[in-house]
Amino acid sequence: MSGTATKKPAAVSRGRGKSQEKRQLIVKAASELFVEQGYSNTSMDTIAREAGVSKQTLYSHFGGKEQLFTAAIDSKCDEYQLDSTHRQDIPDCRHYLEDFAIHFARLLVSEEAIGIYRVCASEAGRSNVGKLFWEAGPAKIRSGLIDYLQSQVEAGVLHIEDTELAATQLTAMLHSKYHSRALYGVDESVTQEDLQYYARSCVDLFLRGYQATSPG
Amino acid sequence: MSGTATKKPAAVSRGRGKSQEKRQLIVKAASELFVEQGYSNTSMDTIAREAGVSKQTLYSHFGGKEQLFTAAIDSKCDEYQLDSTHRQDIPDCRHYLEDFAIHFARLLVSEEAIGIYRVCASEAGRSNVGKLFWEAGPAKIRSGLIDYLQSQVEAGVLHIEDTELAATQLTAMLHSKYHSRALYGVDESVTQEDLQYYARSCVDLFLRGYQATSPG
DNA sequence: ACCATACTGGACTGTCCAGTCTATTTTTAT
DNA sequence: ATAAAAATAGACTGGACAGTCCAGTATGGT
Repeated sequence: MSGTATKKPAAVSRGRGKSQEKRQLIVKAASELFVEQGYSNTSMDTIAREAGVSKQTLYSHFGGKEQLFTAAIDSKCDEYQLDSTHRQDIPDCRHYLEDFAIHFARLLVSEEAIGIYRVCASEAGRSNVGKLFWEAGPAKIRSGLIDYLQSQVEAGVLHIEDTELAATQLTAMLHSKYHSRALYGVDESVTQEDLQYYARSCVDLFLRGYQATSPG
Repeated sequence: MSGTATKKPAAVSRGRGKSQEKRQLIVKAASELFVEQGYSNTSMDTIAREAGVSKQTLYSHFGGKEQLFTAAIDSKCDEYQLDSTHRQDIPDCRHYLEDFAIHFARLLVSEEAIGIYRVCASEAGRSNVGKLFWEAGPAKIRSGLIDYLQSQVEAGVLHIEDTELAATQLTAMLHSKYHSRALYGVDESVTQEDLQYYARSCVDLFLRGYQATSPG
């Protein structure tokens, strides 16, 4: 029942195979703890206890704390991914962008995203998690947006010389104000209405700058 | 010779007064180390050694690690402050904003700012440094910009309903892309030209959205 | 049945570090 | 000068933690 994923019978494979179930328990506990408390403040003992697993198992599955950390962030990035899908079936450009903007902004202010962001920021200087996170999360969303903008340019709806730059501008606007404020611990209360209003304003500014002048 | 600053002869005052010189040495060493290596990775011993001062002196001047940390970030905020001055003598709105944008963007990508940002981000959940930093740095710059925008609205140059929101949009655009990339450790190489080009593009988008339609 | 491997629990090592204690030195008022 | 007060240097304490070791147990392949 439990053994969902299979093992890799590489060479001789005797004895038990490492339990993927345990592995997942570890990664789950680790990612939660790392994201909540940061790298330094999370001990291997705590992770083991929380995962309901012995410490040795941690070291057997992952080499050490750093590798476990990488695996944990990696898994968080996978989750992140799932949320980044947004519909292709909105014909109107403004509506599409507003939908994108609201979802993106909402994602950014979530406790979880802020936690991931924080831990990545604090470790970015000492490991490659920052890059890892960037490429697994923000970069994908960004490139999706670039593709969309490009299609709208070709359809004559938008007039943008540099779609990469434009995508940067839009996503950057959505990052702040909520993101940095939540990051700094200022102004905790962000209502859904605030967020929507701000997101729409950004799309509005964006379109005032980049919408092709209608042939009227 | 050395005793530059004076003491505070509060009540009876005999014996030595606490050396302000030492205090500054400590704060300087501490803030550099904290910003470079983060809170957890910086030990009191290291700070003492780097400051050329005994550990006990640290504890005499500041109560403990947390208080020293607060003082250190505080001092960094003071430095930050100095750079945020920008000229009042630029009459043209576009030029003023471009000047502001370029300086602000340049500040954000500096090693130092990134370091401060990182350490604040990682500690924001556990102390009030985040708020401290926000209020001493970004908030001041932001409110200066709001004032300027307001004055331009009143002069009929700009047409903005919500200047706070507009200020957020502009500063947010300038935050990224370089800021988050540098934060994540991606794309280290940012030339001055890139930066200027991006900053100008943001001002351009901003003005396309908010410049009052010229009465021509 | 047999063996290889995984897991458990806990003890243990070495290191690092925040904070304290103490003996000493420096400063200042008398 | 002299003594009180304050500051200093560095050894010391107690605790936390990454990583290891080990003896015993569980589980799967052959």
